[in-house]
Amino acid sequence: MREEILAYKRERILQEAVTLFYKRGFTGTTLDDIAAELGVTKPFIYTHFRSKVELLAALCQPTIEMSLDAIATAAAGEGTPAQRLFRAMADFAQVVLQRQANIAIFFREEKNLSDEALAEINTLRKKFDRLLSQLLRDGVAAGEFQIADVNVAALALGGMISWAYTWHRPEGRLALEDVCTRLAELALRMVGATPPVSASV
Amino acid sequence: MREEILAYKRERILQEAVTLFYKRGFTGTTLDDIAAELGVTKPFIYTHFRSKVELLAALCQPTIEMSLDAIATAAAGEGTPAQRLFRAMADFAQVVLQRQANIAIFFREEKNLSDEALAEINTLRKKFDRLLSQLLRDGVAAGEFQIADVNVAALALGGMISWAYTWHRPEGRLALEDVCTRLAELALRMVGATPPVSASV
DNA sequence: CCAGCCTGCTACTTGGCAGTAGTCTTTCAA
DNA sequence: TTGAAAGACTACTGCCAAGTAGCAGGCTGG
Repeated sequence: MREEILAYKRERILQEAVTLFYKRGFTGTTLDDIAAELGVTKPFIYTHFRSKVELLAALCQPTIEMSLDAIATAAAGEGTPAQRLFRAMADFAQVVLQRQANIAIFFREEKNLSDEALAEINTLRKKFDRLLSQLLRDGVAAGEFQIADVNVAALALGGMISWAYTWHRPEGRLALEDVCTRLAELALRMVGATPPVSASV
Repeated sequence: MREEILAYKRERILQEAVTLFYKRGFTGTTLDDIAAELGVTKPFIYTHFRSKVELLAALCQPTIEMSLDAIATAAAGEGTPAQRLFRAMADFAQVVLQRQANIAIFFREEKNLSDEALAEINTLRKKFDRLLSQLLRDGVAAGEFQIADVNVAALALGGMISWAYTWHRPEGRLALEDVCTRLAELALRMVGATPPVSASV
């Protein structure tokens, strides 16, 4: 119970930090700003995070982990390579859009992370690329995909989805799920497969 | 001649600023750092740029203009929509990779730009999206492209190419031109057109 | 050879913000 | 009811970097 309250406070700090870092940037936001928004003072934050930089890492890392999980789960799942790629892209897109602010902050503020935190995250990103490339190779081997250069294709796919953090508006024309589906369809087309008409959700 | 020297000095400052902002980030770089690298002192920079923020804008804006030009020229050029799209994507990719550091700095440090500079750049970006969407619509009208949602497709294409600034290594496996060609091929596939086998350079 | 201007430098000021030392208050247990 | 401990606040420190005022030295035109 005590633990839970501690975790809750931590979570609230992170929420507010995400909002402000997203809106004004990491260096454009002071810890006093975050504290004020929460109705507390700066030392309060320091009882939960060692430094501003640690706060940054704490709001990037889990989101990158979620991205990796999305790809890993889909890649290891059921179905043909095309079905698995569709699932992987749609689920990854969902993480990107649901954690839009966290993703944006990570890509913008990478240079402000500590070397250790960045190294850990980069390990995750390498795994992400390897999994995606492998999935593409599986599809090529199965005769489902036509790809000139698997590595470039993996980077292009990853980029196409990641980029959505820059343009998606939650209150916009398309619902989040529709955007994910559309992007996954485009992804399949890119690798020379026809999108499954009635696949997944 | 006096003008030319002034322009040259300005250019050198920009070069060094790009290098350092790219490596250490905007706030992680001091004007003293840039001056030191050039073998001059901080007031020297202030005779050529009003402020650090103006320096940032001066190194972002022209690059965004080049991106827009690449798309605009290709879109208005000769050939079928598929040929023009191929050209547009390849040329845009070339700008992204040749000005990799400038592009990276712009996307990372957007929040540090002045409101005016950002507004100007955003106007350019809107034009970019409109041109690309229009080109896609032309292709659909001509029966060359199959696209479920033109706007999402335009954003996906733009993102796939833009993203290359995050992963391209000039000294890597593929030459810059090859990367551009590969990406343009993937782009055409994404919109349901077959890449021209022997198109452009 | 000299006057004055242009260019860049030395040597500041200033403000802002991360991080901290030490106090006060509130809560809970005995 | 009291004592102790946890948790949060007030009120700092110290540093760092943007931006500036005013000087010096060399080039140019007379």
